[in-house]
Amino acid sequence: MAKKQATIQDIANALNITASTVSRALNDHPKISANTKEQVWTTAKKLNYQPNHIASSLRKGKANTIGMIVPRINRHFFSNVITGVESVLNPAGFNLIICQSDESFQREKQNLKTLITSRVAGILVSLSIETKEVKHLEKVQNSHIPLVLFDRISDEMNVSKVDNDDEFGSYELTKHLLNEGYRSFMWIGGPRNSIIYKNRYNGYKKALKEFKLNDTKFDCFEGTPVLDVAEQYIQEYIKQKELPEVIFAASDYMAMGVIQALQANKIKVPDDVAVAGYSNEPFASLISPKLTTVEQFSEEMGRSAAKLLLEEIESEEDTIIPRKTTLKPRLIIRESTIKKK
Amino acid sequence: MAKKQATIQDIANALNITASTVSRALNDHPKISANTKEQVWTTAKKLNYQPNHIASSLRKGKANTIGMIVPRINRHFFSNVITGVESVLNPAGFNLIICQSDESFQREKQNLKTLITSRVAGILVSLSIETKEVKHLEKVQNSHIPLVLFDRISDEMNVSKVDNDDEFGSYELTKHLLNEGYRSFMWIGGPRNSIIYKNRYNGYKKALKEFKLNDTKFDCFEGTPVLDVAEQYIQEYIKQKELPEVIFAASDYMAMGVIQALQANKIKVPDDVAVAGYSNEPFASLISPKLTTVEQFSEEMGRSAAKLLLEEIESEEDTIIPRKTTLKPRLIIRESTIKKK
DNA sequence: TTGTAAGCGTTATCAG
DNA sequence: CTGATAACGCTTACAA
Repeated sequence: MAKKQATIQDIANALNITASTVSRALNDHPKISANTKEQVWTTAKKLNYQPNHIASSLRKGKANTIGMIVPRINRHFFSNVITGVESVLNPAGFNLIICQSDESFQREKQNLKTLITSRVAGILVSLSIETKEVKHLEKVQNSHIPLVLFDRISDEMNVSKVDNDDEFGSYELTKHLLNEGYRSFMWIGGPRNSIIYKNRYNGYKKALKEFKLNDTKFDCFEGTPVLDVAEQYIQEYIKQKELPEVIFAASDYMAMGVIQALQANKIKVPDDVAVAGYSNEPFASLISPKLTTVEQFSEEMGRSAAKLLLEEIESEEDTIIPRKTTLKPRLIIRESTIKKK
Repeated sequence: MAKKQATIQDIANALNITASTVSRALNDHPKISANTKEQVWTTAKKLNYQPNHIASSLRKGKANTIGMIVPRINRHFFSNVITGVESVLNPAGFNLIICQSDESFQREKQNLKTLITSRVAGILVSLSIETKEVKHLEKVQNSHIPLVLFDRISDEMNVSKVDNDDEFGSYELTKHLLNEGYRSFMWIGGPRNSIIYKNRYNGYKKALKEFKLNDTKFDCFEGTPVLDVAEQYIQEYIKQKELPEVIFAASDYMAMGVIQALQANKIKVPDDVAVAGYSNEPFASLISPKLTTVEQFSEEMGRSAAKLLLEEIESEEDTIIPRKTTLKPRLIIRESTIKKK
């Protein structure tokens, strides 16, 4: 049972031909006779031959593997991006090594190192919340591995990127709130050193400014974008101050935390306080009240990023001109922000 | 800029020593002088040397990569299993290639082929819904690649496995429903050729039998375990027949579909009809009413499967004795099944 | 159309 | 402690 895997040499021996011929036959090289191809095919099957990608990668100087680093795989958004990436990469003959940074800068660096030493053909990265500098990414470029950033991108890197127009999405959402008639606002979001929260905040402010609401005292909270953090913040807040008419949480999880804190205090959503979220997590349409939020086209983002990367990998050029794709998100209006007439 | 990556040979040349010495130094071989090691380390850094895992894998005859096939990555359950797997594998120096079968038998076969040709050190598989035979898995064994099945396992394969005690979880949940006083039941679940739904159904029937409820006419629906399918089924059902006291949907998504259909018809949950789900998706605690369900320890399942696989990989033995780990799930009682007193 | 031979970057073995 | 050499399995000029 502990027999070795068959190699092209084994096939060659069985047929009294050379390994090169076998190699060519297996790769459907045009200058190999149909007859030999046939023979090679059948004995390959007979010997249960499985090509060794490692050897061929070494010889060819590149692997058919793409590396991808995401903060967390169990986020609906990222797992859909991954699906999008695979839908482009697999048909092109690549497969994906997925790494999680777990929002840690250290792990992100470690992941990158692993991918570089694995000689992946290209790397896709969405930066961790902790990541504030990008020297580790420059190492990828030094290693001449094509790199594409998506979603959590960095302005400092001169590489291809795909992002969502978070400012636009946030602006649209805020405009909707303003049009509904809300005039006192609270902002809750993730840390603003993360580009996505910065942009969402900017879109929010921009809309408010258009309604001349920029000189009001707006409450504004930044924290880890998870349910508990938002819930606790609101629980505390309720004890101390008056609530605004509407709370815009720049993450659905935070919005959920807000809603739970409000409902626990018998405050009705949206009648007493309206709540909006961001990113259309699966639960957003399932909870009560259904959550107004912004949908990001996550699979499309994955496909775009993968396409950009593929082009760079397949490009013969020495110098690649980085490109940027920006996806427009879509406002989804649901019950949680509809004002009673 | 298009310079080649530095190799150990380059380091050797720079120091007037041989590649073997460099290799040993980099691997911290005991019989290399501290002095040479020091020199090698510094010039490696200077040349921006990155070890080539492909070459070393080829030479050593094995890769430091593990393959994993899941039906879908964007299911909370599976993404958590993946996290568990990584938490064991990464510290052990392995990384993970994740493939999605998308519940398709064809894609599962294709994925397996990719992993075999990539000469991964081991493979973890959860079978697709479509998968009814396991010949493709036998090919993995023929290739002498350790294989571990998890969650959606097959009795036909004589390999190590990790599963959830679905029968137990379902039994416990049904007992809870019976203890609450419900006496007329409807079952909704995924196709019963899938082992997990079969087991859940068996647990359900077992509990009913204990209450002598087995001769009643139970309504029972099998379909793709997604929200829409369950919702439509109930919408149709309501038009035709009377509803039971409680509906046990063996998937939270189906339970959600049921709840939406009921609420759309002004039927109150749980007052008019109680609903239970299975697997504690994130939304289960967020919806209204909060959903009674069964929690599966997904990360733990990942860790267990990875540990079994690692042991097989690191085992020197020729023949491995397959082992099976069964995890006990936990009943989570929430509002959706609590009977008004 | 096929064979020959060299080499991808490492590491294992044997020798010194 | 270090060096020389071969080999892992495959691909690809160059020859024939």
